Amino acid sequence: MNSITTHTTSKKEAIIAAACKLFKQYGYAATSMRMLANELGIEASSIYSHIKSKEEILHHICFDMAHTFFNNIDEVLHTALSSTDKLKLAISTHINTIIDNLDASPVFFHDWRHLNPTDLLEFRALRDDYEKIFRDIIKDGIQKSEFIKIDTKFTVLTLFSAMNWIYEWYKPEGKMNASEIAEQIFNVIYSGLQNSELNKSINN
Amino acid sequence: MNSITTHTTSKKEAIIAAACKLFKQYGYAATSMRMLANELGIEASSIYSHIKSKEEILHHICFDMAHTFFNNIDEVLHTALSSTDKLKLAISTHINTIIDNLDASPVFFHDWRHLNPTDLLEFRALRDDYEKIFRDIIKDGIQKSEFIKIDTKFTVLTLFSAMNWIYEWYKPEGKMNASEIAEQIFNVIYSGLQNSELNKSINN
DNA sequence: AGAAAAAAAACGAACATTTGTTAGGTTTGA
DNA sequence: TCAAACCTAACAAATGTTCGTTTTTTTTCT
Repeated sequence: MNSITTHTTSKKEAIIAAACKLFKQYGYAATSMRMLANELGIEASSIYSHIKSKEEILHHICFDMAHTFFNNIDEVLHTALSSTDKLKLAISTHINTIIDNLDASPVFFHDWRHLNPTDLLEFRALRDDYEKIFRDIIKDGIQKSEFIKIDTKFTVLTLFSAMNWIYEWYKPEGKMNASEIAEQIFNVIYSGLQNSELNKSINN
Repeated sequence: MNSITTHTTSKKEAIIAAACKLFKQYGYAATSMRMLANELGIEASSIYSHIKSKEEILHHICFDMAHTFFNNIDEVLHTALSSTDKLKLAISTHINTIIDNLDASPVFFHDWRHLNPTDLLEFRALRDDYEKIFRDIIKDGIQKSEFIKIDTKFTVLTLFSAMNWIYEWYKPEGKMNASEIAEQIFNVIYSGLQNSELNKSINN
């Protein structure tokens, strides 16, 4: 055997990790079981000693990632912070989750489409629940007058767009780390580009 | 013949339009030529009377869309507006381009990955050039003190994330139209969520 | 106008590959 | 010695595409 893998990670986990990497690169549909086998240094049929089907791999990646998101955000909810700080923390938590799972994230954000109809329904429901957490934080903030009265749903959509695109360009060796990105995104969403000083002097 | 199509649209255009619709739904890799043929009410082999290969279709969609983006943004550049207004106009133009091409957009934003290496290089270069237009608008705005001194590259990335995600949730029959979305996105990017009045009284 | 000729579009059948997956046998490691 | 892991071989179906033919449409000629 040519195993360099530690024995703490099972072969099944290794398969899923390799699948993440390939799905990220080529997409679920364009990744064949033989490509995956090649990545693992085994034959395609050998994969089936560990998993039931190609779709099971996709299922694992999508739902494991979903649960990771929920587990991580859960800690944020049980804190007694202002809405502003809670939003700030939620953003940084979400971004950390993405960056800690850079290979799984693209699959989670795109390839979930290829889940079977039943799983797809469940997956969508989870996503909605998760987004609701952010909507509620913002709603609270509006109620407490920490935030202006904006369209909550739209704002969350925009926030998620900004956050969920990170995996597309983030490079661990780049100049920004996770918390810097979180801070910047929070600033854009919270303060915007506007130079208030200038506008004050113009408007008054 | 069962043609209801007007004679202003060629069959090739009809093929590309149908392909957009399917690529949007299933992705490029998971859409077969037979599915496409079925959508058009012809046989798979008949498609090849009009196009050379499956990839030619993808090429068309991606590059036509790219040129549409450039053509539309070009008008914005030749205006004498403040950076703020120019950014506002650029955002609304970009969003209009997406919404006017709701089927092609998802392909443009995702399936370009499946272009051949040469086309891929060209496509990436076009994207960079286009993003540079937005970076320059923001750079100008910073220089003119209309905007605060933020990381230009990062801000444009965030702006594009927000704009380019629209096709995912936008429904023509929904309550927001293109210009309302543009206005909202501009507001988030420009002003943020912050309730300045409240913060002023707190901070002072 | 209407027949004949040319061109374009669509067809059915087939192709070589590739797909996900199974069956059954062999190797490996505890 | 037993079970897990891997192998080779094969499968049925699906893939993009080509071929030669037929049908349909357009153009040309009388």
